[in-house]
Amino acid sequence: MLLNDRKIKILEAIINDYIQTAEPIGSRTIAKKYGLGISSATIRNEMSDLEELGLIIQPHASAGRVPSDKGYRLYVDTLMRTRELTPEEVEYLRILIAHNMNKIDYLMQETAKAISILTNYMSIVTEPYPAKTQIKHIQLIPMDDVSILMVLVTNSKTVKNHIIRLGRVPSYEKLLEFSEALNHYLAGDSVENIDAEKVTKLLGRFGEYGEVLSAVLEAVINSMRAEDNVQVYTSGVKNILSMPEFNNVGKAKAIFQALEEREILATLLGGGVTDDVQILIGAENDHELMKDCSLIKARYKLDGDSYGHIGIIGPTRMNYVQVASILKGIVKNINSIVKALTGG
Amino acid sequence: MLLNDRKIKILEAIINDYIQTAEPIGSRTIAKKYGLGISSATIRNEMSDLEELGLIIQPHASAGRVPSDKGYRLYVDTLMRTRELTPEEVEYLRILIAHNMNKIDYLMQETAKAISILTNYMSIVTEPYPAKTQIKHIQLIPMDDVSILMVLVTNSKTVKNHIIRLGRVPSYEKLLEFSEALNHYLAGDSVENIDAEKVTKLLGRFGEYGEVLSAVLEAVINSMRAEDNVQVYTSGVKNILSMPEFNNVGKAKAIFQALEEREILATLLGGGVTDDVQILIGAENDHELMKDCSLIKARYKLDGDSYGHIGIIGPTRMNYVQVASILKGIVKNINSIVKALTGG
DNA sequence: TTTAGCACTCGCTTTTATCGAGTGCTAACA
DNA sequence: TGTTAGCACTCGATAAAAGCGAGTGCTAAA
Repeated sequence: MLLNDRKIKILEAIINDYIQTAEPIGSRTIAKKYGLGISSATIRNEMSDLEELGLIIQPHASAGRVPSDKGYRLYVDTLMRTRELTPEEVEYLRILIAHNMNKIDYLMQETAKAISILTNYMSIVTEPYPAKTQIKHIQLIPMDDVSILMVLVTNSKTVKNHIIRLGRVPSYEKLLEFSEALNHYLAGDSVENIDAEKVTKLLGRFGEYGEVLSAVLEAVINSMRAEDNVQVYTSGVKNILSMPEFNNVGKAKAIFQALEEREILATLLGGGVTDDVQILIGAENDHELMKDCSLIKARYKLDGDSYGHIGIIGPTRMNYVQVASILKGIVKNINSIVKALTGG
Repeated sequence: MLLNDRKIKILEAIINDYIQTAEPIGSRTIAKKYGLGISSATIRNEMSDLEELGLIIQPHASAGRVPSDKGYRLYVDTLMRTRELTPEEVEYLRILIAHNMNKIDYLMQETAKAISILTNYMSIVTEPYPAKTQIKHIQLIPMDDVSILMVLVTNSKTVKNHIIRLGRVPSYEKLLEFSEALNHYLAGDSVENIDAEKVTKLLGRFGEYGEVLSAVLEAVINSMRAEDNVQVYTSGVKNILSMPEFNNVGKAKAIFQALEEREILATLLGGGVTDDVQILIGAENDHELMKDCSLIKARYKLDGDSYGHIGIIGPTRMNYVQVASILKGIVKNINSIVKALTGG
């Protein structure tokens, strides 16, 4: 069956209307609201075809039609056009993100908040995955009698604090010496590049403090290890409750349960390797609970090879054009925003 | 009207039953379930008195009785007895909190999570308020061409990262020199003790870098400033949806909205100056949205004078004995748990 | 003072009735 | 051959009516 121009127009009308109203659309509504110049009877015939093609669904016999996942898929793949953010919007974004800038740990949290404010959906943002991130600076700082603090600055501007417990803590001077040696040997490396040779060299130099050194190295590797224990920030969770599709508390609760688990969020976001914005509609998501939701995600890149993920969760009925546009704009601009904020 | 022993027993029965079932209790239920040795008719008479005293309420004419805020208040003030945590429970707590210990920033988050797991309510935990906290160590670390990272370790084991933008960044050696001077003059001080004299001394020593120094001092003061911008961690938000009283999404949404605002949470927790566990029942809370909720809060203390707050939010129908016992146990033990974890 | 008995209340659930948006089909029309 | 007006039909949603039953308050007897 041919998907002619008229069918496409009708499908678009149904999707756009449903995104707005969350109500099934009838043929008469389309005829009246969208001036296609054809009668409701003709539209009925076309709708019947669209349903046969699996693009729309009739929730029950005496109701209008609703887009199916497949319908959204077609729409997303071939019909919708994202738009560029205007300079004003980018500036607004910058302001939102910059809001608390001198607390570096808030950066991603603010980004998540900005997205949920802009889209009215729930957003998920991961820290940059540190696997390929380079070590920029390591500093050991005394904490108390039995532990020291390792501060690790990466070239993607993230800061990691890691407490290391030791039997006995070296003197401050010794810690400084350590720090310098570590920087000398490790700065510019990603965690993948810390090999036996380097470790041996370091061990040679600090033989008497071998125990300390290996604890520190372990901490470094731990802090920089890949995707599994990266921080995940969410924002706008409350927006989920505003969606008519979660009007019954049971469903909402199930989703909330899932979204409070760091691992589930990480899994949802992970796996996407392309650089473009990816859209997963309803059942296309791995997670059963997400079958009424869509996820729009993208990879953002900061300086160097470091990158993280941003995702936006809404109902399948979400405003794909708006959200995809915003997300595209964010991943395009985030690096320069962060750069401008932190300098360098 | 006298509140004799029998009335109290009946009130207790009503409260305990209602905490469990969330259903209004009738006289017959009490007669059957709680062997008070009197008939339902007698209980009815007593209940009528209790209602007149404002301790219980009849939601509508043909329903059983439900405790009023005043009833809970009486219960909480004079009837209930909290219990000590068993060593096993303390140990369990320790394990929950310790779970991610070498990431210091997770400590309070883990504490919040532990509480929500133990109580099945929502928990709120603030960082220690830094006002009276002492500076233990300051370290300046180069970040990039235009900014440096200040790491501040306090005697309550918290670590603060603060990025400082500068026109030009001093050399690493210079930063070390700075750090040492700062430590020399400021270590052991709380932010209140940084006075003009100290600043002048420092300025004298680093005249040529006056600009840098004042930026750093500003950052220190900023990081240590009082209660207003302290981190607040929450956990178990999903538990709110499990409560029958939030079965309608509108109410749940209102609460969620409020609980996503850091400031509101901070205000809720703040203001309690006593050292004991405080219980605010229903409308006793300032916030309109909380009128169906109770808040149980307490102040915890870490080493030195630093302290923070822990709160637990549940329905007015919450299990006060359990929650108050757990909270008491936590604030009693948290200092030693943290100490054991970080050493010193 | 306590309790059995009973009439009464009123929210909740179930049943029945009504409404109307939307469909599919048919037949006429361009 | 494609389009449209007309119409019977479907079925969820809403409203109205009926019945149920937990719980009460009151009375009178123990």
